[in-house]
Amino acid sequence: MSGHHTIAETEKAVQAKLGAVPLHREQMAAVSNIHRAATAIRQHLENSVLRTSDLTWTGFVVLWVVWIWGEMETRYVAEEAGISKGTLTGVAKTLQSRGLLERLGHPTDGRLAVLRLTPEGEELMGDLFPKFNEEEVFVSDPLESSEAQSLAEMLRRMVTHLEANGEQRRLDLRGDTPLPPRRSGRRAKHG
Amino acid sequence: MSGHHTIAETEKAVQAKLGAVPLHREQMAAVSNIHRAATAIRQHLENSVLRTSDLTWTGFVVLWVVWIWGEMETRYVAEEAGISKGTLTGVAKTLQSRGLLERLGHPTDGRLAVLRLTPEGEELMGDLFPKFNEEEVFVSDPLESSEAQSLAEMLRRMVTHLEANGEQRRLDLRGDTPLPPRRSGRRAKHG
DNA sequence: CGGACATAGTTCGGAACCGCAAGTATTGTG
DNA sequence: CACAATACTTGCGGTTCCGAACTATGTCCG
Repeated sequence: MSGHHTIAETEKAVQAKLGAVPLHREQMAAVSNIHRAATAIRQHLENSVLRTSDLTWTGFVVLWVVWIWGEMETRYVAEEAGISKGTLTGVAKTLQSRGLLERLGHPTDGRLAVLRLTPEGEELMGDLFPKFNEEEVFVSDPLESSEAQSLAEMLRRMVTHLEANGEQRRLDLRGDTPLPPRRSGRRAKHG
Repeated sequence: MSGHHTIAETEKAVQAKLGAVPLHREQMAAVSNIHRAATAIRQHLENSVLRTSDLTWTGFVVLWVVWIWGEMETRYVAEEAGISKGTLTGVAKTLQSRGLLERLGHPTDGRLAVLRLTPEGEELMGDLFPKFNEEEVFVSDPLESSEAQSLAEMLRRMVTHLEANGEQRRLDLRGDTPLPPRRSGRRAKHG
């Protein structure tokens, strides 16, 4: 896992490369370290607790969300898990095929679908989550208890801010010009 | 972007679900907020600055790494970008096909390949990065300058810790039993 | 020299993933 | 009842992604 460049060296190289360009280094370091940390943590968890249960990261997150909230409508599951509805359909199918998750119709609104863990899923999470949490402790080892709290709190503020203002910001940014379509994706039926 | 549950509500639900189970909540909140923040930030950046240049997140990260370091051997690019070398082969191919990146053989060691931005790639990054940085400022808006520094520093400590001790930890965890193979992946040629 | 081992990169199988369009079904509304 | 809105699914085209197998190259050592 030890890399060619440490995170400190990278920041120094950025300094050198961008010496002339005026930019906001503190925010850059904060944001890029969030992603570095997220990637490193995810890889650690995938290759320790998750691999032994043959779960992908996304599969685990979906199970976790449903576990925490009990029954949950699919649209909210997708949102909480940070994936699109289309992706959720596929992931849920995979988890169903392994007997961990089940899909129920909504009793009063026929359009809705609700996800719930099966007993096997409940058992798996009851077994897995403590192990997962142990690794969260391991990766947080360099933080004092008060630091971990402060870290969580700052990140929470960022997420809240994005949820509140992100969409408007994106609208402002692109002004009149609509977003270009993606290179890929389904095409209209014809011309 | 506004969700069914706020991050605070989720933490409360976790508290309720796991009231009886002894676990380490501070570290759990810290780690899960890292991923929440990373996802939210990534989606914001993808749907603002990156979309307008038709770049994926990973494509941008690879360009960024090569941009910062100048010429770079592919193995280090993969590591810095946080992806596997197999993935890098494909991503680099995509970026090459768009004329942003070029691939050079190493003069003395025939096994090595080196990546470098094309002039078009340099120009794109020179144009794109300031915009990217502006959004980093936007997402960091709720943080004081000193907080952003402290956030970056704590995350840096976590990454360093994982780089130093992650592999050993994973070895200790699995003890004798080797990691099970993934469900997917290439199989041996026969039997 | 030559075989054993190590290292770097590519290929490939299977899955995840997005965004969008289109389709299905249901609910709400005038 | 027509019509719009909502929720989910399906399918498309493309990308990303991992990790094991494979290929090519370099190195070590007898």
